[in-house]
Amino acid sequence: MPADASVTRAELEARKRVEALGIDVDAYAAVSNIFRVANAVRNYTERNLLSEFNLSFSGFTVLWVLWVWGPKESYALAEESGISKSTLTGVVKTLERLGLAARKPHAADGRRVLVRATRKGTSTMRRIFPRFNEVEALVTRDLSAQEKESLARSLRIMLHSVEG
Amino acid sequence: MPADASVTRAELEARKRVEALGIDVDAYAAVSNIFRVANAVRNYTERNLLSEFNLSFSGFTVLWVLWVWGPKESYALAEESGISKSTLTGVVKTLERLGLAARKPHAADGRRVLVRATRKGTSTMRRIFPRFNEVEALVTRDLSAQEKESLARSLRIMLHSVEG
DNA sequence: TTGATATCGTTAGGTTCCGAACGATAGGAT
DNA sequence: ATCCTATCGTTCGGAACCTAACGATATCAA
Repeated sequence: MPADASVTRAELEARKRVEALGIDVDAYAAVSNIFRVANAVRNYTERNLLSEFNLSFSGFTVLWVLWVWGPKESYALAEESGISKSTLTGVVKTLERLGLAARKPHAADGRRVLVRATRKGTSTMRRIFPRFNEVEALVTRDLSAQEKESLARSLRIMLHSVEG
Repeated sequence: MPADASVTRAELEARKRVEALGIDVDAYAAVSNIFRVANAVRNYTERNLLSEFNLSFSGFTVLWVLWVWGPKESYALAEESGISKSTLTGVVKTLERLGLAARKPHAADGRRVLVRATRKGTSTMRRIFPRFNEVEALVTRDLSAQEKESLARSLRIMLHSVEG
């Protein structure tokens, strides 16, 4: 029995509404479903996993970046985490309060700040990430390996189009 | 010349970090790229289109839902827009201030409230949506029709898995 | 050395966002 | 008629989020 991939009622309503406007329906379907899935997975993860660690999705993302890349300057950390540098200031404050990250001044440049994950931050990520990946596996469980790869490939192409 | 779909350096770093943890790399790649694209498109749209109308992405989404579905009760409107009902209260207040939406009490149930798009809200959506769709077309310009359909199909399957 | 310009992170101000708690209303049960 | 319980939308407190402006530091020219 194939997995249910039927077009939702919301999508059908939307198509009726815009079909006379010369709309690129394929583009609409692709993009709107990206937002739907991102929203759903984000909310699911915050409620069922991250709340246990008092982490927001952004806090998790920032800590993840630090874990993967090691200490990073604020601007680059914000960029990689997909938030503004002013938002990063607040998120890092929260991570510091939780004892998961720390700031240290740049050796040669008084303007810059290096942010790093603490030992507690690192050990926390080691605990969280496998469970986060379980969620990723859960939400993609009805896709074949080939479908997952194709999906990731299409998304990388889109990323290139929107960021380039 | 094919579009650039190479795995980003960030992805490679991440894989190195987690490869010894028994991680489902395909699931990780698919999900993480969904977040990346959603974030990028959201930011791009807010800066280059919605700011012109003093609309946040959520404000746009709520107005879009009202345009597509017609008047809706708060709870259903929040659900369909992917935000909590307390957030919806604030967003609808903003839309009311902009003259784009209006509240009216439910005829038979004193607890409920119906939210509807005003004439100005409707005409605003007719102006915004084609331009929003241009962005959707832009970010998917390097995908074939078949790839767009396949992408949307995979995302619908994921939605079914996470929401079901 | 001084001054102009650029680039850091933070702060200020305001909106969005959530969960939890709250008042108000509804819809039974007894 | 009066509880009890469920279900609305709103409010509350705090975090996240943005842009713009700001102070501090760096860089380079004159």
